[in-house]
Amino acid sequence: MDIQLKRGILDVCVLAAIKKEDSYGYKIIKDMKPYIELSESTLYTILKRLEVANMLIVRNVEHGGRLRKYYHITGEGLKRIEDFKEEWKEMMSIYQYVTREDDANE
Amino acid sequence: MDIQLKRGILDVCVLAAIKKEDSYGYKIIKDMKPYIELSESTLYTILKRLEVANMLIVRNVEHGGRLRKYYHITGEGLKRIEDFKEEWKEMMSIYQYVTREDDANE
DNA sequence: GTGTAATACATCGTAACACGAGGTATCGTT
DNA sequence: AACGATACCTCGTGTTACGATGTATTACAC
Repeated sequence: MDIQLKRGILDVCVLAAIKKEDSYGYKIIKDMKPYIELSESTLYTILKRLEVANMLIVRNVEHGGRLRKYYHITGEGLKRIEDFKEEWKEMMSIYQYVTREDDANE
Repeated sequence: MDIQLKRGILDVCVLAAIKKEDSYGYKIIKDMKPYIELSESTLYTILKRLEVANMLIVRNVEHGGRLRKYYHITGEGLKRIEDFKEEWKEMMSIYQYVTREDDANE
């Protein structure tokens, strides 16, 4: 899938992945894989970005000797998803423009 | 509208704008305006990119003392639009993932 | 006749961002 | 002991949208 097309949706995707219940990096990638693939470097960049934007908060958890950082969505994060739904309506109208057929005979 | 979200669709939008009939820069911006806004610098960058990718060809036309560059879509350009439709299906499934409600009571 | 807006093109620098390459460390299985 | 899976992170690079800026002509108002 085209990288550019993914750009606008990746952030929201990650938020959606932690919406139901808190999750951590490695698991987020696995959960999202059937829908959209992203590399670890990309994910951690996004998580950092979302944290700075107060859309999620981080909690460190010791798990089997390894560190796990659990991410929890905030109200702003939930709002971001809602805003995205509105933006998507615009995207749909643009899609209509792109795929419109000007004449009946086509 | 979020810049990132526009990224994947701008190229295809420009192709769609010249699909029906050849057009030139200034007119493309005006035609697209109701659907999606983009600056001149962005458009000319995109047109150059699409030309290099053989998705359109350019024709210089003298018009009222001013130069006009008419852009004509190629077979590859049309194919790009068709490919986009397929990519859009993927985008729709991602959208479903983002907006899914996990429980009935919400 | 002089300013101003519209038309029409173009370039340059910047900031955002996705990703590959690479790094560190632990645990379980072979 | 070796290796894959788990789990985190950083750095450099290429793509890209945009604002700022520049050039030049036409048309119209004052």
